[in-house]
Amino acid sequence: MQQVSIKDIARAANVSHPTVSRALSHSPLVKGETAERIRQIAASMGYRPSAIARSLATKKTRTIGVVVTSIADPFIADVVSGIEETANDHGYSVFLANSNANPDREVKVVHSFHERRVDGIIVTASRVGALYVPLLSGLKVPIVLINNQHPDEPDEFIYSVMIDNIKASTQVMKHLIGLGHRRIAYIGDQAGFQSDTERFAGYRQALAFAGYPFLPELVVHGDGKPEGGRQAMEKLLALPMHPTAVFCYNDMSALGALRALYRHGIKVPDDISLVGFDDLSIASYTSPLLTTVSQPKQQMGRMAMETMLKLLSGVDTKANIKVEGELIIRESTAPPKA
Amino acid sequence: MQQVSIKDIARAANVSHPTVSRALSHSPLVKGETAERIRQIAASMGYRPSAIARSLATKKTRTIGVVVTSIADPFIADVVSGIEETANDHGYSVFLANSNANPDREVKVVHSFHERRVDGIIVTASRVGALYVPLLSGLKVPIVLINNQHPDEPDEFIYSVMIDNIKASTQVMKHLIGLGHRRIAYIGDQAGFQSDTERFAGYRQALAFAGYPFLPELVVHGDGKPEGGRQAMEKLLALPMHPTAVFCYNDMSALGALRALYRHGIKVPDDISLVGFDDLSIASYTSPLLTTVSQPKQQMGRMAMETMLKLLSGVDTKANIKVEGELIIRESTAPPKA
DNA sequence: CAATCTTTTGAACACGTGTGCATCCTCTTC
DNA sequence: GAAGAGGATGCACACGTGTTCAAAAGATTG
Repeated sequence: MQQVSIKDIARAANVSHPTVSRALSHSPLVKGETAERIRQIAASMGYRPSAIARSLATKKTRTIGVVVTSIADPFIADVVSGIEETANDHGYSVFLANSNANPDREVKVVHSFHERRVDGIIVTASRVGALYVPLLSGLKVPIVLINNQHPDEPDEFIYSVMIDNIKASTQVMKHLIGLGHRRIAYIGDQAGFQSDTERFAGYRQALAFAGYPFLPELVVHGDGKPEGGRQAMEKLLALPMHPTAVFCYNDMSALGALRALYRHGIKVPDDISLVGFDDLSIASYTSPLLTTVSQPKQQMGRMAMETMLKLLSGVDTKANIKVEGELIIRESTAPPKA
Repeated sequence: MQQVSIKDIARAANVSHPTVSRALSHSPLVKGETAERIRQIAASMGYRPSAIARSLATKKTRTIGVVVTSIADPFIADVVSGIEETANDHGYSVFLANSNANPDREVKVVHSFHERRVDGIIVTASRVGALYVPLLSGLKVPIVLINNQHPDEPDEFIYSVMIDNIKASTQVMKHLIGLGHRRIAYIGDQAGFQSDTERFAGYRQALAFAGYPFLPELVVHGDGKPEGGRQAMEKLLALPMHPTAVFCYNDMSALGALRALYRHGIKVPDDISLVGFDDLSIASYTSPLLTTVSQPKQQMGRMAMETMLKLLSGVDTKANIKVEGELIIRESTAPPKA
């Protein structure tokens, strides 16, 4: 268990420990010849510098905290994968913490990150509580939000990477309207989630633009997961007049909706068209294949981490990065029945 | 950015910093009255102890490293979720690292964990390279493997949590054989993965037990992901005589297989029965619903972390924990056509 | 009241690394 | 050959916490 330290190396090389420190960091202050000798001794002793001690001395931990609502959410897992990859490539390590959308846990996580002295924090949560952001920004550490812009006044520490929800959602609607649909339903997430609000806004805008009426009974709310999507679809199917197309807040909801339709013997897309959002990998393995909006999930994670790296190195960068979604037309959408 | 330290508190409370240290850790050595006063001052100053400095002094980081092949794999994400939850509950933080099954990255990750002086390492990888384990155990830190037993001689530092693959796979086969199937195919993962080898062993054992012949042409290999499953199923469908049932190494493979069957207009389960493994959440949202083996994924993560906690506190514990899978019969299996 | 014991506190050091400054050595230059 | 310049190295300290040991203060006993 006893690790070799630079002092051990210093003793073995017959020099002082600062010289070892400098040799290992390739400082020009130490003679090339002895530096090389020291490096060889260090390697032969299997030396690994202590990031702990280094952090204490330099006040940088090369560590970032990543808070997610749940890593079991496939969308989030993809984003985190992009974050981790980029972080690792630049010598950073990531602390992962699930909040489970539980306020107590959120507070606990922030304290934990604070005590560990992370250099920055990336948040991927469907909802960022009003109380949460002040708590985070109290750490005086750069923060990057993914798919959640900071609601209040611009804060010098808070940055974001998000998809252009309104644009993407408008595209979805144009596609459905272009196919001839008029009675288009929207299955949303729980109220108060920014991405839901924006996608819904795109839905309404497109309806208005096409001159179609907005029918409140065609808007129902799920929970962003299959079960909620299934229940929401059941409500729609209980209506005296079914919609001819359904736009779901995300693929998970669409999955549940698909299930409900299947049980009722309603054919997709013959009887009802269905659209999701996210392009999870499952979307290309449902029957029928799901028409959806592709978000560059891993890339968004990478961009968030790259933004973080810029912030940490003092390079200035765009505060709010918007990426575009891409409509992926598969098999779950078709013209309505005549 | 300048954090408050115990010295700042000491100055404010007019005591020495060791007294503050003791007061905050509720040491009986300091007078209750002054301890209370110090704690109040600390709270009012928003003090958060530096885990860095504490780690340096105590030589424990209360940190564990988690290596996964890819966090984007839904099975792994569930396991990690269980690990993280338990870790967090006990004041531990987790470093997450993806290896992408890339040897270079694996080495890099181990070095990174070493330098960060993690207290322990949990590995969730479908494959643990022969070279990898010695590298890991070189850190002299407890290691817990999930669904991957250490192949070589027992190592005092290496523990594992895994599902009883042979038993589960035998159950699957009994189910299929009980339905009347004889031509049962197996879609495996890439060669050399322990869980694949074991599930395949169960497949053969059950065939032998039933007195049915083992037909090598009915065994094909995918990659554990949908695309590999699809291709494997295509190979099976190219055979002069189709199998009547297909047992897939995991749900992801089954998803791809399902897709291939759908494209060929082959009905599941009417024409061919299909079984997966893992019970990913999607398995209950495919059409038809997938018959599969449920692994207690989150619980396995929790058990791995609990084992780790015991190892770290010196409590001795079982070296190899086996959990049981549960056959979940849904809609994708039925008797073969007469 | 003195001596002893107990409680409470502070001084000093350790953990492993990085860095400003002083020192020593070597080489150059007049 | 002496003075100065410059390169190489070591000393001392800092980072924030925990811990051992000694000292001081207070309590107890004869």
